[in-house]
Amino acid sequence: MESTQDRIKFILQQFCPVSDTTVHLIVPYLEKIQVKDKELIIKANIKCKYVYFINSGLVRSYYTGDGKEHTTWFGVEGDFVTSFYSMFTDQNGYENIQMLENSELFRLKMEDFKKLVKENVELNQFYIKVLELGYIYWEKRFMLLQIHSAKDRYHHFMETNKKAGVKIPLGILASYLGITQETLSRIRSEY
Amino acid sequence: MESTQDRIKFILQQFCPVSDTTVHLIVPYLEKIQVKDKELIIKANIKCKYVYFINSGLVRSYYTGDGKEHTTWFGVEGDFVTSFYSMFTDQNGYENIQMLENSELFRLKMEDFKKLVKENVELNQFYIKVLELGYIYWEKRFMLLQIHSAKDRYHHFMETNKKAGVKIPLGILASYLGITQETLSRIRSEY
DNA sequence: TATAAGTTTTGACAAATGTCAAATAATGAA
DNA sequence: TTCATTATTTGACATTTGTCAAAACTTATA
Repeated sequence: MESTQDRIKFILQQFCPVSDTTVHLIVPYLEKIQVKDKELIIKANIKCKYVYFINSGLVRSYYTGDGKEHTTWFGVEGDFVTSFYSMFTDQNGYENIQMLENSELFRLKMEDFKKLVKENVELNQFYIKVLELGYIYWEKRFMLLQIHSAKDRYHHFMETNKKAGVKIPLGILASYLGITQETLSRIRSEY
Repeated sequence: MESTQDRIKFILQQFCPVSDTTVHLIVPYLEKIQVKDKELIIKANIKCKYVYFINSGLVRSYYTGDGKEHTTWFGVEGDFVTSFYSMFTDQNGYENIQMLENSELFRLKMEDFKKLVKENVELNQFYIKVLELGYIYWEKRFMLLQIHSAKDRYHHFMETNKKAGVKIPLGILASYLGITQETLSRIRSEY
């Protein structure tokens, strides 16, 4: 079983280089938690208190609009998770973050995370990298929705998310792709 | 006529507080340029060499997909402009940035901008703010496209972009909204 | 001003996707 | 295992938006 130290170093390194000094700096602030399938770690309409790193498991982010749930993102091992809008503005967020299976996470108080980002150059770089990747994520996602058909979007998702794709329930995947579950069911049955 | 100093200070302050020291630091790197209606300042498939601040005018960003132009963003006075993907990755960008009227811009070499962001805390904060606003921009834009009809998206745009909205040619606005110009023409004629 | 070039509107029809309702299938708890 | 619950599939039809072609309008310029 790997130490928190090693796991966090591994996770941070996926984003940008970090020294052991920086890892030592952040570790005391981390708390390891287990969360069960279907539970929420972040709820809409409240200020988000933590940022998380996924040690293992699968999560999704979704918001509610016209009575339906719209999935915006899936998180897997190594991903950084929080309500970005709430983090940026210190106001209530609009997304819920829910486990799609039993998962293990590291969490870190939002205020501590912000303090560390201000004080430590490498964590500042980490934060910038998270923002840059997030920017690209949404820009790509927008372009896919704008110019590709439902069928293309489905196949593109399954191509680029081979592992997670098969574990995600149809209704949730449909809401991620921006289509109804009936349409997704029909797309799947065409093959 | 205001000095470059004053204008840049005003523009930067729209994002976050900056001291005169920081303004003095950045000004020597800036070059003021005039660009004519329809000209491109950033072209797809090459590395983007500059970042820009719009002093006056109106610009759009677009990319080409399935033979059509897809407008992604409109920039007005005070906006920060560049090819974000190219800036993040140092690779070729995919967007073109074009004047929609004669405009005056400040430009700054990409390498100088990156150096300043590394060296100066306030400009680091400025860069983070640009990224945070960009993230929110795309997330919102995605959500609008995912859950609202063409008509709703049009009205929402005209509401939130009163000044720019009326200056934008129908075909370009349609491509921003993700619909054909025929559909936008019909939406407009309904009132 | 006349002409050409570009932009917007209109019409007829096609394609993609949504809606609602019901039938089936899968899953989990007693 | 069995029942209840939840998830998925299927069918019939409605709605939204796209496509293609032509007409009308606007703008710039020779």
